[in-house]
Amino acid sequence: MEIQTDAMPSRLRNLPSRLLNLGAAHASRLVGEALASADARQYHYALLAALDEFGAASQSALSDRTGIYRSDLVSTINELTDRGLVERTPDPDDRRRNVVTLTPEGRVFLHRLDDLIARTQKELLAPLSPSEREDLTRLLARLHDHHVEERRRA
Amino acid sequence: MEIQTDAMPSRLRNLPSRLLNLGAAHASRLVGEALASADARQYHYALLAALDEFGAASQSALSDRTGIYRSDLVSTINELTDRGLVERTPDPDDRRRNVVTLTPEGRVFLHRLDDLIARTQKELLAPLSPSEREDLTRLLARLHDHHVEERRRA
DNA sequence: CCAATCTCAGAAGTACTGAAATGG
DNA sequence: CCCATTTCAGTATTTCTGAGATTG
Repeated sequence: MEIQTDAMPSRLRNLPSRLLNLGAAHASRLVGEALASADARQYHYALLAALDEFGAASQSALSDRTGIYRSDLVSTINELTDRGLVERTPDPDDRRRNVVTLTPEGRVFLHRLDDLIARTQKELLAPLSPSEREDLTRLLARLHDHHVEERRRA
Repeated sequence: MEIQTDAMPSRLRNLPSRLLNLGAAHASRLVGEALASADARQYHYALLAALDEFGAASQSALSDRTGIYRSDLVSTINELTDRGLVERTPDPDDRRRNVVTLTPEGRVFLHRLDDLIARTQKELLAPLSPSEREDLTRLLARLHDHHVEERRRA
């Protein structure tokens, strides 16, 4: 996926959509490698973070909160239960549902991942000055907020 | 892949890596849909643009210029030749190579794609003021340039 | 009878690897 | 004999679809 940058079509060079893709690819690689050093994936982090912040939840709710598809949540949760980081138990109030719970070990593991993630954000933004980092984050958040707002109205 | 934004882990909300991914996903979707309206993919555009700017080239050179893997270029070029947009002929100077050439129809088609792409960039950046658009583009380019520079030294 | 939840099997697109065939 | 180029077959990962089974 790496382009020989000194010989690429100039109409692509400063295309915002392309720059976004390059930045995202770089960021994903940094985050992915950091998490891999703890044998974790980004969806593991998203799931553990959702459980930590909102508490135990059904798989359906976890799908909404993490963006992980319902069908893919099954194996994600399997992997985390195998490592003792979450527990899946039937919901007594609605027996169609499972309740997924963060274990104490899962919470410790999550904090370790938080540290790894924080370090990658620093590394990612290292080339920018503090005010530029704020600018970039703010502009990206603005873009996304507008996009969400548009879709909410639709 | 869409997260219910009002109920997501707050530690993820303003994570630069996540904002980059969201922006890139949105941009890719816009560009992908625009190109799909002309029955084209992003790698078709990249290949046609590379041929337009640098002229006829071997598949190996095109792989370097577009980032498309050598093995995947085969089917990409097949699709474009089937539509009469490029031609693949053996290189008389080095018979291991093919020379891929943009046809007049391919050039016309490319200009149509250029228009579609230009419109998506406007749409993508619509929520920002002109100076903010410049800021964002410049910051993203700075990030990427530093990344390339780092890898060049390694 | 309809809707929601979980699960599984698998499709589709993308990124990538390895090796064979041809030629320099 | 070694290297470069094209091609093919196949792997790996992610995103997403559809349907079955269970329960409300």
